[in-house]
Amino acid sequence: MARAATTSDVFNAIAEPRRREIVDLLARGAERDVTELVLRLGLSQPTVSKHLGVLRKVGVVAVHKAGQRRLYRLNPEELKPVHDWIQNFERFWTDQLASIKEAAERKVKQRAAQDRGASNPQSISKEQSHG
Amino acid sequence: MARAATTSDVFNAIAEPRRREIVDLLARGAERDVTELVLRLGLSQPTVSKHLGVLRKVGVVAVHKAGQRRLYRLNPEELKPVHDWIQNFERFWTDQLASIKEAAERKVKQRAAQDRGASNPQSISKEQSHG
DNA sequence: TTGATATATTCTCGTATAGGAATATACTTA
DNA sequence: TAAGTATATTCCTATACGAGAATATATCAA
Repeated sequence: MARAATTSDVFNAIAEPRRREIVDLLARGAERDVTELVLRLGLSQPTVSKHLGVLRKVGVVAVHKAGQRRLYRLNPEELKPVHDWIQNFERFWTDQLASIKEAAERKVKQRAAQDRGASNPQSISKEQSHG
Repeated sequence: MARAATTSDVFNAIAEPRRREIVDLLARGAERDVTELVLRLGLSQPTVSKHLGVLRKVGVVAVHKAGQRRLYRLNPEELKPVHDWIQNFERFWTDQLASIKEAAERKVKQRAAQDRGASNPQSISKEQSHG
């Protein structure tokens, strides 16, 4: 079996960095035509059109015609599955932040105890594996 | 140029659904050996080992040996770039929630106005494109 | 109509899969 | 040492890219 198509889902679509750049540009709010994207990305027009085609197929962007131009806009709803999935791991880095904070507070308390002249702070040596 | 390697970054690594399943299993906290993952995923042992190899190369999982088994654990920090990127779009769905709420409130007010006998509510026909 | 501009599509090529099958490697136990 | 278990690696094949080049299609301007 080969690798899944980039158009199979949003996770595959955004695996390509140029496509994430396109999404980032469109996230700034305004609609943009292909030429604008070409200029900003420094890629060839066919390359940009092909990337837009992938994003279109998974629904991450939408187009409408305006004369001879095509105006692309972001359709952020389609990014939500990525958000929902990665959200499940948020606790890991918030927990980490929390424990960094805790460690800092322990250190402050310890220092305060030392300042008061206590020479034998109760064992706080555990959970200090600094990476 | 071919598609980027699945080991080139975390976005490519998690594009594959089975690898996301592995990450989900490891996120439940405990370390797991390969056999456990094989049983839970219903894939062949070589397939699982190969997916683990990809996740290892991008740093999303870490291993250590325990006898003849290899215990895998999640290394959630490496998922953070995905979180950070997708976070930039969170405003879109929170804004959307906000506007749904607003619309609901407008509707309530309108109904209240009708209940009071007002038969000509001021033009509220715009921004009502329901998909 | 003719030429110019904007965008999409097709073709080609090198490359990287994902999974199955077979095999290699490392460790354990008798 | 030999057999058994756990895991990784190699070989194979069908498939799908991503970019460049060339071309097709649609619209505008004169």
